[in-house]
Amino acid sequence: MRASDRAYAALRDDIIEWRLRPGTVLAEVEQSERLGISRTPLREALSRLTAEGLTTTAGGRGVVVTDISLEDIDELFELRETLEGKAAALAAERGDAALFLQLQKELLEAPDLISGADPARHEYYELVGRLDEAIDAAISNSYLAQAMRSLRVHLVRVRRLAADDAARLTAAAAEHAAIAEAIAARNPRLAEAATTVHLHRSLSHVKATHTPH
Amino acid sequence: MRASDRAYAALRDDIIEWRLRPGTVLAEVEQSERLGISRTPLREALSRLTAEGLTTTAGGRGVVVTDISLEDIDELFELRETLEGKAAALAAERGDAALFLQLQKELLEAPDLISGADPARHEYYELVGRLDEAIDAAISNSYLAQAMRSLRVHLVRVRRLAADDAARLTAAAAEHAAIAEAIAARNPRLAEAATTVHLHRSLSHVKATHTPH
DNA sequence: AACGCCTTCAGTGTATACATAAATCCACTT
DNA sequence: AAGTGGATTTATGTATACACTGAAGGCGTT
Repeated sequence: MRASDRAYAALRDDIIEWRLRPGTVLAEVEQSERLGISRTPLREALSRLTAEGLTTTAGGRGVVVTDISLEDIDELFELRETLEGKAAALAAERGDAALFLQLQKELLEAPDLISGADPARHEYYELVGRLDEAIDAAISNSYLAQAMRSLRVHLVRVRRLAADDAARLTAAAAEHAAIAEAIAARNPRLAEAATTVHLHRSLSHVKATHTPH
Repeated sequence: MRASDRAYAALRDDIIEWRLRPGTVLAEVEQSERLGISRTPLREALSRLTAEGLTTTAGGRGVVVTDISLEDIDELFELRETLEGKAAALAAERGDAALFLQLQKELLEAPDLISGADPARHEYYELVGRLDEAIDAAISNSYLAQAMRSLRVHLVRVRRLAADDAARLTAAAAEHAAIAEAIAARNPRLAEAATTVHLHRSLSHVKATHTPH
């Protein structure tokens, strides 16, 4: 793997997991020494992070980790509702019904995963990720898929702000199942509505349990 | 200005204006010599272009200019309808009515600009650009604005495929005026509908006058 | 004592030299 | 004659040296 890829992945993880807090200045020499690479691949990594919006160039004085405020979360979910609502509707029109029926079935059994032994709920998040991927594939629109992918980076960062307790995850699983069911039923408007409901519940939960860092 | 910025702007223009055709391989040494800079800033420019989707890295054999097919245009307008429809609705909710009323007035007089002396219709495109900027500012959602900005790069590229004759531009100006009017009237659903109508007409025009390069 | 200018330093911006990997072409073998 | 393997060449990937800009601190002057 290329050094710039490793640097990008490492910095991206550090930012998403809040190990690098907003406002932190990422000096080139400092970070390149920390990651054990030279400045050239590090600069490429920083470029990619800045293009994604995780960092911003502070006018010739290095790049700083972007802040995420409560207003940002509102804006983020406003765009998310637009994109994912449309995506769910398109998936209902174009998707493979059998696949989403299977996903619905698994999501209805998700409470078993949530109450299971794994505290990180790895299997649960993997299942939700499979639903996202299935929708991405079903819409067959690379531009829309790309826009959603770039959004998800910021969303993971926000999710780390909220406490994902078992009760919320169980409810979320049911909401995801409803989305999958609507897509499998080839009902675009229902799929969009189910997505809207899910996102509003998610946003309410994030804002309710938001813990300032 | 930084050398990497100049290289980025030059390459971006070359791609958008179809001077660099899809499939063209942008070798680092070749392009850096052509632009009179070294490979380092050129690489940064290529990174940014690739992040925007104007180029793709061809696995160890340089980056190539991305192709735009007819299906891409459909996908592009599908996303555009989603984003700009939402943006128009939000602008109707949050925008400054007086500003959009003024823009509507100017747009209704746009036929004068189109039939004017300037064959490039510089004043007309500047006016449409002001409408875009006004909507961007009104929505007060940086993530949505960012998504639309990255989309517009590809749209300019598509526009160069179509013949923007006076008749179409006159009709487009009227459609833009209708959008501005709906926003000024603080009617979100009407603003979204007017945007949908305008985009469908634009798409039809592009596909009708599309000239394969 | 406060304000302004100059010097110094730190850090990014750029160029170039070197390493590495992949693709192509030629030769050899089957 | 065709396919495969290796060598060469060409391109990207990385490191480092140098240049330039911007800032901060100290010293001098008012």
